[in-house]
Amino acid sequence: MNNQENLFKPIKNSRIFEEVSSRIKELIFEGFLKVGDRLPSEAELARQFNVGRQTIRESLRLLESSGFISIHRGGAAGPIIKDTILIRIKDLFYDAFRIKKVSLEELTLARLEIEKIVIGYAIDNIDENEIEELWKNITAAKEKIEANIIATEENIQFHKLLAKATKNHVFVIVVESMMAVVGDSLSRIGPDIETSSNVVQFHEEILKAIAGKKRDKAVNLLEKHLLEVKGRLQSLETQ
Amino acid sequence: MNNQENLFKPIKNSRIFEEVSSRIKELIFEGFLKVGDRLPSEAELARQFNVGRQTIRESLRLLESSGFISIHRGGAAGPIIKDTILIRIKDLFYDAFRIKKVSLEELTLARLEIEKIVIGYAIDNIDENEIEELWKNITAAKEKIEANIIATEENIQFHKLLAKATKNHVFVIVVESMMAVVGDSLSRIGPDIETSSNVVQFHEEILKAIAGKKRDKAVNLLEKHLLEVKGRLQSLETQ
DNA sequence: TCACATTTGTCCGTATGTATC
DNA sequence: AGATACATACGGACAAATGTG
Repeated sequence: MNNQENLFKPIKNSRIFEEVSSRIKELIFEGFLKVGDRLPSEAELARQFNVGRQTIRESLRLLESSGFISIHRGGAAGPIIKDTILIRIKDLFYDAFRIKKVSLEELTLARLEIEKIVIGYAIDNIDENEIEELWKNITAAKEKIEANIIATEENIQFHKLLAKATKNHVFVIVVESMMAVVGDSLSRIGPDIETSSNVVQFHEEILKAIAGKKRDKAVNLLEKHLLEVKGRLQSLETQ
Repeated sequence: MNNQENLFKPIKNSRIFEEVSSRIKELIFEGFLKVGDRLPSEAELARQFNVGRQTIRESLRLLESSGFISIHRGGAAGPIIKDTILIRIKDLFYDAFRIKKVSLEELTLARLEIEKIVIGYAIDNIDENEIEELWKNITAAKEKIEANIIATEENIQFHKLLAKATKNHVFVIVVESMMAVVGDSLSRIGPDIETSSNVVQFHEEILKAIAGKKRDKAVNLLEKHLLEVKGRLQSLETQ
């Protein structure tokens, strides 16, 4: 791989639908198109780009499967700009599991290490509102448990909120993708109410440690918590 | 989002091209189709599934952008079963970084923390061939520097090789995504030969520490290295 | 509630460029 | 080098779905 290769890359992709797709992507990256905006209809796009409708459709397939747009038919339709990239990452991770390219063990190990880092930065950067939000999360989860409802959503949200508190987008993206996969696994397994309750208790203790800025305690609790989760997932995997 | 939603999902996708795509995916998951196998041509697929060619084409776009097949045109073509899912995940992470406008500062900080973890697992799991590969990387970079050529490719490759040595695909994906962004920034900034040379020297020292299983030393060197990179990038960013 | 207009989903026929034998 | 097979791309057509008046 010499540098020449990067300097003189083709002006346009040989395939028109790829060119159209990356042009639209570029418009999104540069902020000309924002989430919620609508693209013109397929026919109109074909006219403006001066290509056939089939080509436009294939471009839209690419954008759709990369999480940039969503498409509804009928009436006042037209592709809508979305940001569901993280969901797409989750879907691909799931494919990778099925094709035996990534194991649950690898994922939980990476999660453990990365979330240990996250919790440190969360303690340094969290503000009052975010601590409030985390308390609300615990309360909501507890209410569900009281009513005998499993609180998976809240329990996953807890980890996302921690990542958000680091104020670092990289951690947010990585943690959210991993949690999407975890949520997916859990929804298939269907955890019992006892487990869910146990998780909430752990989260509450972790939050107390964070609010008290007790760094080591928070990390230790998290590690214990995730090792427990890991063990539970693995025992279910081999069943 | 209750569990009901997951229990009663539609029997078949309303869109035929999605149905075709998931049928072919299923054949891959179940082992009927293996990497290297060829799918029939578009026309033949259309005949067998009893759908139009356009529908088949859109299915192939989905499979292609999910990393299951690759397509070459002309001659004895026909879609080939591949497994590039992990590359697709990396591409999507890269998109996510771009769309969230991740700053270089955030990125290098996350890199610093995540690579510190990576180097620990790399020391535990690296084998002889991989150490050899890393030495080759250093040699190639040095040769370029001698010839007054900037060795950006090799310097980025060094970090990817470290991630590979952990034997954990999640680390590989995360590191490769981050390095893609770093490479992008560097190609815009255009580092000077002195900086590039300095980086190679650091990499060599790190590699020595890894080969000698000197864990703490390796981590310290890496930290020092990345902090230096961070400082250099910031001074260039604010220019 | 109902009809209408718009838009996506699908199919067919055809032309062209390209890679392989 | 020529023939062949294939993906790419265009245009026209109709069906199905859906929001709006």
